[in-house]
Amino acid sequence: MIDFVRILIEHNIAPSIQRIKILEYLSKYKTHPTADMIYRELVKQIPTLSKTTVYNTLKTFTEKGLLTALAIFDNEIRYDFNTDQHIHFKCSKCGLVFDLDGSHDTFNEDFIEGHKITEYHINLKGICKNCLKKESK
Amino acid sequence: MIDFVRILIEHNIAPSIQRIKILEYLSKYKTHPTADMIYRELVKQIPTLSKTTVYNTLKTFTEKGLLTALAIFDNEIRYDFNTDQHIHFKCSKCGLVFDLDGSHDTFNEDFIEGHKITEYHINLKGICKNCLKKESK
DNA sequence: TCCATATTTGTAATCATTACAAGAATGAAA
DNA sequence: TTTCATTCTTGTAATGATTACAAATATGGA
Repeated sequence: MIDFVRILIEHNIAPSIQRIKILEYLSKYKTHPTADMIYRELVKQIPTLSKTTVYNTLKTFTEKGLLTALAIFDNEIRYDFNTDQHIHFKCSKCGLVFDLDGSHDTFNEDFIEGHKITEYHINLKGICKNCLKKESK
Repeated sequence: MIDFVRILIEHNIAPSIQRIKILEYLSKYKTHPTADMIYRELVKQIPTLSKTTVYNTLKTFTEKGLLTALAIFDNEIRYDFNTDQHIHFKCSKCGLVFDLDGSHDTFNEDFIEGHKITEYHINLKGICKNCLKKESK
């Protein structure tokens, strides 16, 4: 049982039911959800939940380093609970985002060509295993 | 002098003034512009230009493989005239997108973990050379 | 020239996100 | 415990990018 309250406090975020539930959702379902996906799920548990709260919370979490905002494709922001560096793959058929293994030491540099690097993302696009299987039938 | 008409025809796209100008703009100013940036520039030359035309054209170009749509950050789509593989770096201060050298052979595979890969993007974020210089003053 | 087709245009709709202000909850001080 | 300031949450309205759609225009071939 993960202590979400503790995690919030350690990141200087005051715990609230909304924040705890959003954090719980993100750590449980690593589907790189959008704000809207999170809202649609959690409003079932918290009927008074506002979409603005979801957006505010995700912004706060990201600022405090609890989440990373991914800009993958298709003009939508998805959120990832911070863990190890990994690669994201989005299927252009079903829209699911997969994590792929693989470190990318190549870009483990603080400065490249004089620019200071704070984040690096590797995003692949293609057709996922499952959709390929369906196609071949 | 690049023959834009020829490029369009080779990609099965019927040439029109709008399409030629948009292609010319993209090949000339490699600033990874958004649709809106392209519109604001070209409407000076083609006063009747519609923003919808810009969107339609960019979509057509992308479908025909003439452009790549980049999903970098901040929920905006930017377009890149297809050239060699390169890395994109976006400055979080000034918002400019820079191309960085560097090939990434690691991901030159057609399949990874069973998924078919069609595109791969490496996006870095940070503070650019110029903004660093301004800060230190 | 005429016609079918493709392209462009402008407006309205959509979707994600943000701004804002009011209401509710919280926690510390008296 | 009450009070008060502060922080969170909520709902509505605004914004900004993009898309849908239908009418107007341009194009190339018969």
